[in-house]
Amino acid sequence: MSGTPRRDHAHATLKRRIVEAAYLPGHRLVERDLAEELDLSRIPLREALRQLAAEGLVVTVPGKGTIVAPVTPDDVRDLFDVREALEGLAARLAAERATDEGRARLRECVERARDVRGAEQINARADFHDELVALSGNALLADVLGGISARVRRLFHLTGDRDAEVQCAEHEALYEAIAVGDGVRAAELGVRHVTGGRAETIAAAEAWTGVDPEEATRTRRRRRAG
Amino acid sequence: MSGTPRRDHAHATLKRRIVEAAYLPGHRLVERDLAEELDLSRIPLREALRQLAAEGLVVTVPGKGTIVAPVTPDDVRDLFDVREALEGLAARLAAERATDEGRARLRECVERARDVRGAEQINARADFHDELVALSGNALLADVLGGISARVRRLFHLTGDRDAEVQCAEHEALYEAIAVGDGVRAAELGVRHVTGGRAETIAAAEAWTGVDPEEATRTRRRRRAG
DNA sequence: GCCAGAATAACGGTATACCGTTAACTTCGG
DNA sequence: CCGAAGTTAACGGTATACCGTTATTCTGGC
Repeated sequence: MSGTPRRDHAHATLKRRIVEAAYLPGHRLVERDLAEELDLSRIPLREALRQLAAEGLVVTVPGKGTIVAPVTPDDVRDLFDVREALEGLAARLAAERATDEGRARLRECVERARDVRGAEQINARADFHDELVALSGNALLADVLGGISARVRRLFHLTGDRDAEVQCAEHEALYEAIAVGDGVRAAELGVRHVTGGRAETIAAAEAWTGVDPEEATRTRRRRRAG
Repeated sequence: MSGTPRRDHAHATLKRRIVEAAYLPGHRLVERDLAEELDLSRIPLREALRQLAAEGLVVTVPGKGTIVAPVTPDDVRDLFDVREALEGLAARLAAERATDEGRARLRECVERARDVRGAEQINARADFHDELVALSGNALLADVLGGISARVRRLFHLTGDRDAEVQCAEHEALYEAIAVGDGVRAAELGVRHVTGGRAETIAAAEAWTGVDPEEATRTRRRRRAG
């Protein structure tokens, strides 16, 4: 055993490709092809696919196959509804339970995001969210929001992100509310921070053509060489 | 292929056993033993375990093994925090989006729960929640709450359920708020309905001895016959 | 040229078998 | 009798191989 199971490597690799939109919604995932490319057998690959399916990043039609999960405007609306509720909860709990060290770490995230640009800032902002959820001290919430944030990051890769300046300002306000322990205000700001990206992301989703999983997983024969 | 994959059967069977507390927290799940008992190979069984792990019902230590997920008092607190947020959201959305047929189905659930007793009532009450979430029209919410409600049902099997009369009354009030489309009140009642069971369930969880997954997945040798 | 039926490729589902690691049991020297 | 080294059972990780279903392509008759 080389430390981490090959299954975890496959899972991480495919997840990255899906989140970063290298694989678009509806993209067919053929087990034998992927196994060959990732240089492993189908067994660990299939286990990775099961995990991705549980995270909602792929859809498996029993006996047919697996595709990258399609995204409809309704899916996006649903995602924002749930995010609002959970980010609000996370912000409130963080305000109520944050320790001094936690507050310091969160402040660092705010400042780092302000100082950098581009992809680095996207990561810094993601760190802020991770830190905030960690501060909430709720492992289940961290888990659920982690899965959801993967979907959100995918959306942003598919549609483009919101104005960075605005988001940084919102993070700063959120930090302030948490720092002074104002749970109600933190929750409100957390909800609004989510709501901000809502309309434009749903609108962007209108453009995507729907994918029928049944149809997308049809057996297709490769064109013959000679 | 006999219609549904054997993996799904294994997943459903194990899930039932865990939720109904036939397998207690910390119970070791040995792949070869389960595969033999369920009369399938380890391949579909392992895939079922991956799904259960993603649902948080089992914990897998890489290279060591899998146990039924332990439950700490903090886990229970976390669960109720998240449930409050999501049941509140579900109730609000249901009130805002419910159709006449949906309202009718929900009312049926309320009445059926009032008319039956015992295990049948527990099922009827679960149906009410399922129907309510369905009414919310949010597939992601239904998915997340579905996973969470499995954990909650497990807790109730481990600790015992709350007073049935009270819960039916709360369901009825919730139904009324949804029927008249009062989202704010529905959300409030939904949250309170969750909060009701909170303290006593957390208290009950204090009794459970913690399980260290690392330690619980140690390779053990079976006692020899002769 | 067109359609029915046969041949076959594609691909998911699953059994079998082997490997490596870990820990329990055994054995042997002191 | 005890502790160290050797032996083997237990068990998760994974490769290989086969099966069955589905759909494409081929083929012969009209």
